[in-house]
Amino acid sequence: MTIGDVAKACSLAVSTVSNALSGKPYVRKETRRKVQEAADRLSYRPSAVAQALRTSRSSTIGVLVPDITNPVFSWMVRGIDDVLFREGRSLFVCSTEGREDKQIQYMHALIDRQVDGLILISQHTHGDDIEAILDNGPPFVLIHRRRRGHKEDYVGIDNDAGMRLAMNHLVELGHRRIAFIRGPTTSTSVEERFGAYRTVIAEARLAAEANLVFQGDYTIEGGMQAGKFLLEQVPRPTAILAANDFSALGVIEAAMRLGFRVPEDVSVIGYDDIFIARMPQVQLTTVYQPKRDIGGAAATQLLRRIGALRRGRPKEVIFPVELHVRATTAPAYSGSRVGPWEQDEVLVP
Amino acid sequence: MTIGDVAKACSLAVSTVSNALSGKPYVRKETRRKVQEAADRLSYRPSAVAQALRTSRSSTIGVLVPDITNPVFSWMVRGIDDVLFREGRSLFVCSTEGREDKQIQYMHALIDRQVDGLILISQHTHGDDIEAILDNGPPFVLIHRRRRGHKEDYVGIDNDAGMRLAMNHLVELGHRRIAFIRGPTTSTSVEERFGAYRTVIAEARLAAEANLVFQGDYTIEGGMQAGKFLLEQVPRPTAILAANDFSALGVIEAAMRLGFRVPEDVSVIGYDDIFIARMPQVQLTTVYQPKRDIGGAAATQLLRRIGALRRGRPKEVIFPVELHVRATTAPAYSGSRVGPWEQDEVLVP
DNA sequence: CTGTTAGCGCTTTCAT
DNA sequence: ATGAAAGCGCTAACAG
Repeated sequence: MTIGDVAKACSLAVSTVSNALSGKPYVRKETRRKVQEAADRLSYRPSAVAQALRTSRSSTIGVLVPDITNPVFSWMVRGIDDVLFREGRSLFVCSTEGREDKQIQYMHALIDRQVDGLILISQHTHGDDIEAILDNGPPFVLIHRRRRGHKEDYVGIDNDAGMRLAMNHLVELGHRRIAFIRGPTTSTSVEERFGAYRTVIAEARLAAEANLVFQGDYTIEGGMQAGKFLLEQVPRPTAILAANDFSALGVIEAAMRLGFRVPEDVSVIGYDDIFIARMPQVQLTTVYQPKRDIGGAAATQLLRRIGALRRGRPKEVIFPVELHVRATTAPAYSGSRVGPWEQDEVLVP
Repeated sequence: MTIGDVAKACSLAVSTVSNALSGKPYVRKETRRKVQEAADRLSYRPSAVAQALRTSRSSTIGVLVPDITNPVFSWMVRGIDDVLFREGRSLFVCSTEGREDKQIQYMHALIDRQVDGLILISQHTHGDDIEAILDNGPPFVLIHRRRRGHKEDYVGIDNDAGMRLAMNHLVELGHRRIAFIRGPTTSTSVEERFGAYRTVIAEARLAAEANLVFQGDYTIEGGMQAGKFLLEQVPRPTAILAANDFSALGVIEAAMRLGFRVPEDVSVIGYDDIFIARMPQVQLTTVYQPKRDIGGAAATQLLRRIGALRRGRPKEVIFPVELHVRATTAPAYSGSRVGPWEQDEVLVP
């Protein structure tokens, strides 16, 4: 079924059929009807591949995520899909596992397929290969990881405020030895969060020791290792702040295995507020970020960039965060408080 | 950067460049080297779109999932990606939310883009539109939902055995009033699970009442509604079996809100064994299925189908299941047993 | 072994 | 308002 078949079926030129189908204004009403009818009857569908070759636009978007099985990212993808589906666009979703080689290979594959744009969620933004691709490829929007020294479209959250909220909460509960589990790589987001941690440590004159910082990998398993390491320190931290919820969940698991109670023996705070955090059995105190909205905002901005303002000035969207206080934080050495879970106590900056 | 530029750069015909780059055996070694060198220097990459138009193969695969934020499906996608990435193929992942219209729209979009094959995870397989697409489209592999009356490539699990394992476990614990939360639509998997439930009910002469079956939608929220409904029945079921883990998690949340203890007041069993189920705070007894392997098997079979044996006879892969007994099941009216979580007790058929 | 040529299915001038 | 023709970038006959 090609456009030629339709043309034949209604004895018109292919160009006329093309014009009719793509809604050109100067096609006679009667002709358009005839074409439409024939196309429907033959259940003709234009080849998106041929269209892409001809127009060098594919109505396709590429999305790179570090790990599709992590709810943070799958909810962002959902937000992207929300807005792109309405526009009749399709998504290539690629899970890079944080590996730079895989990211590069996928970026090439996507661009070879003429994607109209790219959304990079927490991906590598530096290195010759990646920068070359970015600079010569289609429009893109970055989520949660900027490229240093570049002003480009970016969607993220107020990492600093989120960390301060979390830290202040702990300080108010009397914690002085607060450990931190950072992310796996040096990225702008990780730096912002880590920076805020250190700032508050300094400001509030809290314990500042190298052994109070551990590098995780954003997985539950990594969080367990981190938790084991941190909880075996002497003296032991009374609170552990994790750079994401998976790490925090791992810490809690490690704590339980080691016989510590959360929050009586150690307070734990996560970051992201994935749905697991609000389960009644879990009730993880964590910093909330609007994952679905973040995805939606990135998609909207990308659409804008693909369309009219290809060369507008870059736009940064920074979403505010909230601290959702649940049941994994309590006064230092309290042995008491268990938070309510009927309703979160929400702290905003 | 087109193949023409490369040809010019090394004063050869485009066809020779094409042959050299695609590894045709009859290209002179020296020529191949020269071409390769020029291509590298110009950092030439062939247009996948042009290749697809010409060869009508795109080295892309379309994957349809009901909900990308559900770990069951994202882990299957991961398994698919494991095997497809190695082959240099890209994945279109589409989240259909169980909506038939969205599924149809995505299937069309995918086929318009010349995907070489489709993997349908728990998708609609009936209805004129969908059957027409299936019958005229590219090769496909079905996961967890067959098309009735057709022998086609299928990857699934032994639903019947899983349900029997779960039911027998409950019967052995002395439960006689066992409720069931079924899936949202009538699909072969749902029917298999529901069928096994009813069979055991009959075989063991357990309570068989319409109000002991509730239709969920595979979400936590749906599970909560189901749990609320079921736990308000008089007499109350002593155990609730859910068709998936999300539903079971919702039941537990509902139970807690209503003041029931799990498993003392009511036992709960899930299905899938998502990673949440094994968290120490959750310890959900559930039927395990190898999600990643299932995805991998589907991808492997699709590759086979795309390659040599386009017309081989259909292959069905049925993975065995295991019951992972954790802490949400206990003897009826026991008020006692709390399962161990250091090590699952694994029951196999 | 290398080059010439004919499309793949579509859109887009440019004539008519 | 419609049609003829060129060409997007590539591969596969086929000729040499």
